[in-house]
Amino acid sequence: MSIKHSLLVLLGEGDRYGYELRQEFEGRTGGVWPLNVGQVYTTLERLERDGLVTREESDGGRQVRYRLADVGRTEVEQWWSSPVPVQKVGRDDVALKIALAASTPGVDVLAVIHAQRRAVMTSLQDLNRAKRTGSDEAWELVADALIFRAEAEVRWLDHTEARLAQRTPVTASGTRGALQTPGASAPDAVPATGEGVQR
Amino acid sequence: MSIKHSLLVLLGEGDRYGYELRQEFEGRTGGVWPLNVGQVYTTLERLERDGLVTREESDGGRQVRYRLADVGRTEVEQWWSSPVPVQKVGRDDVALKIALAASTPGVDVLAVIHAQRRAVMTSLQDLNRAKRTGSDEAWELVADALIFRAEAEVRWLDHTEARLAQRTPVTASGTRGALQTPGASAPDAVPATGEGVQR
DNA sequence: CGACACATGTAACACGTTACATGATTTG
DNA sequence: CAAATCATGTAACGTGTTACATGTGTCG
Repeated sequence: MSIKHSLLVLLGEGDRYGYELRQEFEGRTGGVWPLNVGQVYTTLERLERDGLVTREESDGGRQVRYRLADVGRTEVEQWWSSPVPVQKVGRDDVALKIALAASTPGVDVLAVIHAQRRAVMTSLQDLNRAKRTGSDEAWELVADALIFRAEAEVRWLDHTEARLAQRTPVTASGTRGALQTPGASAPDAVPATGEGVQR
Repeated sequence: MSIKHSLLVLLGEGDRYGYELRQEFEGRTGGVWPLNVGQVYTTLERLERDGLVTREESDGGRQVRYRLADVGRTEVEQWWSSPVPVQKVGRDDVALKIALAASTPGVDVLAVIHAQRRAVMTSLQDLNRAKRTGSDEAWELVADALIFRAEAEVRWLDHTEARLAQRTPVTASGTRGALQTPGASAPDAVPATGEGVQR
C-alpha cells in the first residue's frame, strides 16, 4: 500500500521513469527503506493497469516515462487526507507469540519474553547509534519512529512479564529455567508512562 | 510467518484437523485475530509440502488429521527460542508517509500528522473501552500490545510535529491551513518517557 | 578493454485475504 | 424440513521479495 502511493506522490511532482523513481524514493526516505528496482517496475505496471498513471516511451525507447493520470492525482489527494489505517484487528506478531506461549503448556513464557526483549534492546542500541551518525532529516524521522516503537515494545514486554509473573504459577514446568525478574508494578488502568526502559 | 508457526504450536499438543485448529487459534488469541478457515487449509497444505506436518484422513474421509513431523517439531522449538525479528529496515507505513509529506512541496505535513493522530487516538479509545469489557487473558495481552504501540505512535507524532514546527517554515504554501499546535518540547537524546498522551 | 552506473524488465515465490463451492451432520 | 454448524477445499488477487536476464553508455 505504501510503495504504490509513494510512487504516485513522486510522480505528482513531474514525469519520471522507473530508475529515477527508485533513486528519489531512497533519497527521500534517507535510504532507510531500500527499494528493489524490479519492484518499482512491477508496481508501475500495476498502476498503469489500474489507470492511475500513463506510460510513454521517451529517449528513443531507452526510457519509459510515467505520468500521473487524473485518477492517480485524486488517489494521492485522498491518501494525504486520510490516515494510515490503524491496525484494529491486532496483527501483532510478538503479541500473538507471547499470548500463544502463555497458553501453551510446556513453554517457558518468561524465556520467550526475555529473548524478545534482548533482541529489541539490541536493535534499539543500533538505532540510537546510527541516529547519531546519520544526519538526514527523513532518516531521523523514520529512525525515531522505530525507536519509539521499540521502546513501546520493551515497555509492553515489562508489563506483560510482570502480569504473568503474578499469576498463579501452575504451569511451572518450563523447558529450561528462566531468570525470574520481578519487573515493574502493573498499573491497572491505562498502561502508559512506563519509565524503566534501560536495564 | 505467524500463522504458520501458530498452527505448528497447536499441532504440538496433539493431532488436529483444520476446522479444529482455527477454533483453538481464535480461542487462544481471544478472538482478536480472526482467522479465515480457508487460510488454515492453505497453510496446512504448505506445511505438508514442506514436510513440517503429515496428513492422514480419519473418520472415513470426513476429517483430515494433521500430525506434527519431527522437522516441524524442530521448527517450533527454534521459533520459541528465537525472537521475532525486529524490523531493522524501517518498514513503517506511517513514518514513511510523514517523511514523504515533509519532503514534498505543497503538502501540509501538519495536517497529515493531525489526521493520523486523530485516527490513532480514536482507536486508542476503542481499545481501552473494549479492554474494560473483555476479560480474556490472551485478549488483554494483545490489547495492551496495541495500546502501547498506539501510544508510542502518538508520542512520535507529537515529537515529529514539534520538530517540524521549529524548522524554517520555508515550504509554508500548504494546501489548506493546519492548526498550528506547538507540541511538547523535543528532548534531543533518547525520546522515551513521553508522558502527555491525552489531549 | 573492463568495470560500473544507467535502464528496463521477467519469473518465481511467500504470505495473507476474500469469496465461493460443496457436502455431511446436528438440532430446533 | 430447514437452518445452523461442522468440515474441507479451490480460485483469484494484492503486496512484497529475491533473483536473474539483458542491453546501453561512460569512464578510467
